Amino acid sequence: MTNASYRQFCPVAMAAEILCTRWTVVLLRELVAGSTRFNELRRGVPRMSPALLSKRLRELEEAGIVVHEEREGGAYRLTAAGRDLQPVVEAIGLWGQKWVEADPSLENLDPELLMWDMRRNLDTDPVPAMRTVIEFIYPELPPSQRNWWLIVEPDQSVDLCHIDPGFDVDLYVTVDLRTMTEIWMGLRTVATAISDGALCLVGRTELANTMQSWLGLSPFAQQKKLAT
Amino acid sequence: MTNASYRQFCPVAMAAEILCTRWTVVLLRELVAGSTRFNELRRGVPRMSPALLSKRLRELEEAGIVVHEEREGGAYRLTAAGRDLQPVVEAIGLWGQKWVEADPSLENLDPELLMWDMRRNLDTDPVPAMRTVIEFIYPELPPSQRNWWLIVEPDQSVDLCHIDPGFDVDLYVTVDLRTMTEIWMGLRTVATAISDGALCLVGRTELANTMQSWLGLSPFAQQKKLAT
DNA sequence: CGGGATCCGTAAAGATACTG
DNA sequence: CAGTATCTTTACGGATCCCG
Repeated sequence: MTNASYRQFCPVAMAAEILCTRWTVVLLRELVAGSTRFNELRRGVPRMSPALLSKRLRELEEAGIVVHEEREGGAYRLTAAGRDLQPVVEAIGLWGQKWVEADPSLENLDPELLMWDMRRNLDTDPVPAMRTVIEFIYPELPPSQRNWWLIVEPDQSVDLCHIDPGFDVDLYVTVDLRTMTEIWMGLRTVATAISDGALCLVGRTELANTMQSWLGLSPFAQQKKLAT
Repeated sequence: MTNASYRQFCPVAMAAEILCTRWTVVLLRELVAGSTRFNELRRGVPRMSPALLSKRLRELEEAGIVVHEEREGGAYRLTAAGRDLQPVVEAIGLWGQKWVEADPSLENLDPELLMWDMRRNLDTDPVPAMRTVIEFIYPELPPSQRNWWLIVEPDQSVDLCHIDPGFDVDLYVTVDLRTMTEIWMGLRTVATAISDGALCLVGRTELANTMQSWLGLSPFAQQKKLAT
């Protein structure tokens, strides 16, 4: 953004100068969702160049939105002002879910981004209190992106692997990436995908039957699409 | 912004692609506030080039946020999707009021922008039901920007002139532009500005005494500043 | 592997001027 | 009033490389 800025005293313009530069809001979504490390943030915005990510983080620090800790491996943490951006990110996401046509963006699928988001939002409450392994298989993808394992540990922490961790698998989920993304976004349900033959579950019955509940959806999945 | 876009299926990214390009949110503030004509919008974003304004309006039309009416002199009107951006603009403005340091932006004052906003938000309820003329005088400004008249008509409509309309003046407000802008933004009150000697009211007593109430402030003036 | 910096070609924005 | 046209400046994207 030009440093010359909007030169307006209105609070909307003052905030937009900081927030409405390229990639900034998407980056803030990652920070609000809890990512703190440089490479963790990179996973959330894989198409952003590291140079620009570094620059944006410095700008956010200068604006008082994040602090870059010297210790602890250089984590980027939101300040109070940064945490207070959650309603802004939510309002933007809610509007997007409501009004932006999904089809074009569903041509930009990314299994890593999707699995990462699923890992982050997975609800461990309906999952048994023992190690539970769920393997996702996207048959149409190249081998390097085809298989993903979500592992719920007894302590309720969730891990994501894309190489076989070697554990017994409790549930196999075979699905195409677009269908799984649509379910994640709330545009489709597990049940309808199964009855359409787009999703196939093999493994422990109680896990399969409760998938819609433990599968944490996008934070915006509740909002119905209104765009024509 | 680049047509290549963020390439993410997340609603935040989908919305940010449309909303978070340079000037777009500031322009949306004007549209949400009710401006519809090209040159009316220009007054609200005076530092935006007409070429870019035209381009952004086309983009907003393509995104389904405004419609450009062929009749009625080419007004730009918000669609349902556009009106639904009000919470987004409000969230951004609220955050800006709360967390962005005001001082730097108070070096970019603009009397026309301020008077235009005051005209738009003036509360006619406390004003007598007869034509009322209030003259603002900014002594430090060059003659072409020094004098402004707000005229409340008996039908409660409000006009703004910057050439003398010739009516009798009911209240003279002599003030420096920074003080008046601070009052408008809620950073100061009429009473404290008067006692500081920064604001001088001459004219009908009841109008002077009720200035804080009929002077519609910025929609964000209620929110206290928290930035350190 | 985390955390960047550098260089260069392209794409967007700013500043003016001008027109139907 | 409602925009275009043109030229210059700035920002961004992508690749590569560096360092602890």
